[in-house]
Amino acid sequence: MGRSPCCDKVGLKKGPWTPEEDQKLLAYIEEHGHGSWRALPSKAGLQRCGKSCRLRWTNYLRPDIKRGKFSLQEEQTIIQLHALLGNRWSAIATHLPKRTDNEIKNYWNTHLKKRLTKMGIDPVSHKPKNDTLLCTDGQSKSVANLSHMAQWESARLEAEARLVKQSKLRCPVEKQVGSVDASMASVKLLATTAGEPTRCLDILKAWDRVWGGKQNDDGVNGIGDIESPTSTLSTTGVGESSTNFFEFVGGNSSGSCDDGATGEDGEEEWEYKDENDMENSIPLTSGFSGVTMASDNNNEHVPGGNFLESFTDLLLSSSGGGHRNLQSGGDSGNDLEPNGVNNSNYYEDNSKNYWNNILNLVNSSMQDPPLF
DNA sequence: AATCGGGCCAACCGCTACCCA
DNA sequence: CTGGGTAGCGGTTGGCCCGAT
Repeated sequence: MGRSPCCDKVGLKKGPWTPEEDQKLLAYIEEHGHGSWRALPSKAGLQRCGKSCRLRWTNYLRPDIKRGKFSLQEEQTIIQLHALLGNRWSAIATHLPKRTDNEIKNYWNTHLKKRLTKMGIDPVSHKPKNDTLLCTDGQSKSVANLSHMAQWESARLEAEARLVKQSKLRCPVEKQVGSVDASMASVKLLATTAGEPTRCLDILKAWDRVWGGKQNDDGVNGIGDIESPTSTLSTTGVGESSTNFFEFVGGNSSGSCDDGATGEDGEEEWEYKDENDMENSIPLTSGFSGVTMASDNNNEHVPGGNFLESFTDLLLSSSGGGHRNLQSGGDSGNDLEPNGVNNSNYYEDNSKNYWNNILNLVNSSMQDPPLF
């Protein structure tokens, strides 16, 4: 675990890179690849440490970098992934292939964090700052479940990011221009070798089902505390008589979710079950795209495309002059949103939609790894 | 025109995970 | 198994830019 000696050596240049240095580095890497960063500077005739060269390459000179303003979609992606992954910028960057972790980090710190704060959302927890609005019995439980599941999905995304990195390492520099292949490869790798391919994704789908189903139960949370997928996936209702759980019911002979990973029409192996209503087990299909899966659900909860719009509106309205003060109820002090929706419902819906959209994002990223 | 202050971003620093002998 | 070397990550900083005064 020794510390890297790095840039303290005398004679090594620090600070901004000159065009000449860029040219040298670029030319060298184009011809030889970077190989060992430590050895690179001397070979390339640069008075820099390897670390500095690597940074300059990965953050600036790499040919597959998209520069300039972030699109709204990219912003949403960052926010959503940050909600799942936290400050794991490199993991987030793997889902925005043409953006660097440094760029994303900077953009988050200078723009998005402030914007969320303005909106009354805690940029760390991604919850409304006035959390009490959400903490009405079943709600708080559901939020806890949400967080728990988010942790699982977070772990999965991290693993995926790691695989992307590994597959990138195996590719020569000139073949990295589109990290699409790498992402695809990683997903398949994940599906075929990890042994626990897309279960978390399924859990998220089920999660959506839970959110949707919950509303049909007179405010009673439709699910108890959800255990992690590997902890037998059973859930024990807290203070409730019913027990709902996810069950791995098998399917593909390989046991892997190859198709699930790519979002094709393969059959998933997970079912959402209600112990008290075993006949109404709900198969979790992979074709989820914002459509509720529950048979007894009257489709009033339809995340997906709708949310993109509402979320976008929210972002735009908060970043622009027409920003509403969500926390205090706005300039009029009125608890009602313009459309007459009660603020607590407003928060609830937004919170649900917020997380549902993360679900959709993850889902779509599995179907179409390259977002941009 | 000069000064000030805030925003932004490239680059650095320090830590840690990983690899390999 | 251990320890040294390296790459990569996330946090932080320094300096440039630009708008306000």
